Amino acid sequence: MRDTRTEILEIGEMLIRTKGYHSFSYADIAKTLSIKNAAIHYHFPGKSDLGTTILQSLINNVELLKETCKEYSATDKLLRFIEIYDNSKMLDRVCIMGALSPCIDTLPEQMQLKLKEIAELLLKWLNDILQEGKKNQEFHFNENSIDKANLIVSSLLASLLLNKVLNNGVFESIKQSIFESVQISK
Amino acid sequence: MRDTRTEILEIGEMLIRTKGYHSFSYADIAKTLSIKNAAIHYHFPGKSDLGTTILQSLINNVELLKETCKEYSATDKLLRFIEIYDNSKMLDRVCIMGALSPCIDTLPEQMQLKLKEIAELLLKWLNDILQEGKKNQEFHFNENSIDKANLIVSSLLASLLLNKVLNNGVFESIKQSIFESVQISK
DNA sequence: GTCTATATTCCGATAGAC
DNA sequence: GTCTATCGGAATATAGAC
Repeated sequence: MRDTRTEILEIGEMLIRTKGYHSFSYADIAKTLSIKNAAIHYHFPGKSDLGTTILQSLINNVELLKETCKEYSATDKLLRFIEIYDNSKMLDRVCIMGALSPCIDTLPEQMQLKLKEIAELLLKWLNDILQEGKKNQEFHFNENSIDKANLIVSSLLASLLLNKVLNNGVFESIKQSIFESVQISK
Repeated sequence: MRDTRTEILEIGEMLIRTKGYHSFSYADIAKTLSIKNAAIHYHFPGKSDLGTTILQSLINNVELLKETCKEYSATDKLLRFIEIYDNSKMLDRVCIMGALSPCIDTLPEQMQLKLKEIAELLLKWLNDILQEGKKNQEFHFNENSIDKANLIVSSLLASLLLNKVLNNGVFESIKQSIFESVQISK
């Protein structure tokens, strides 16, 4: 049997990214794990503790991925970056920014701060990737890299949302646009 | 004094687009209007009736705007299209797609359908604008217009979300990218 | 059309036994 | 670490008076 605390975190993350923070309850998690409501409160006294821990674990994942990619080419780094959203789509989830940004004002303060941290972390990492790729001629584009990073993150984020609503090929279409916009062939 | 029903609709829309559908209650609206909870139930028996009516009114607004722009150049149509998001940003709101897409599975069925309708309406209109502009040489781009419409809607939508989280200049940056990507100078 | 009053359900949370 | 039991609060909603 797996560690209950870890399972709670994973189910909580799934619920946030499929239903949203305010649309899931401890009861949802309890039912899935066939335990009682109160057992979850033992691991995470308040819902905001659970939410904050989930966000921190997502931050850790990105930091880890960054570390893993350290020696990759800029192109491969970009591919791994986009994979974050690929994986979301496969699991039929939106990314954490897409899930929580719209209602950030309604979140516990700790969660608001962690969400900002994630946004900054992703944008900064992507900006670094773009600058590296431009410098060593892997990528070719004229805009400044911050604007480009904004555009790429925005379009990836929103394509998961649109895909959820329309179930059309928007995510694949966006991915293709991104590759073309930095002029790598795939 | 203004029509109560209309005021409820406007406040409801504001609340959905600043807090999200599940984070506002009839009590919020009642407080703002200094009336009682039950008075709102008179106008909209259920929250889903209110939500559905709000979405329908947004559809009507877009149809109306489309009609208004009928004789405009493609460039001016595009500017008016982007103004939808400009206005959202000024009011510190996200667009309705940004607000509701992440939790579409948790919405009443009627609202889910209306949200899909809005997404299709906006994408189709923008696609028409892009095709017209390309045909008469106002715009210059190589991608197919559907992919481009997807990219533009996605990036506008998400830039409002990112802007809310980071309060950086991402929305203006995205707008500039859009103009450049169809090669009009402003 | 708006009010008071109330019913119901659900959610987050805690106390205390095992 | 999980359970039962229970509380307080909030949200959706309805009945009936004015």
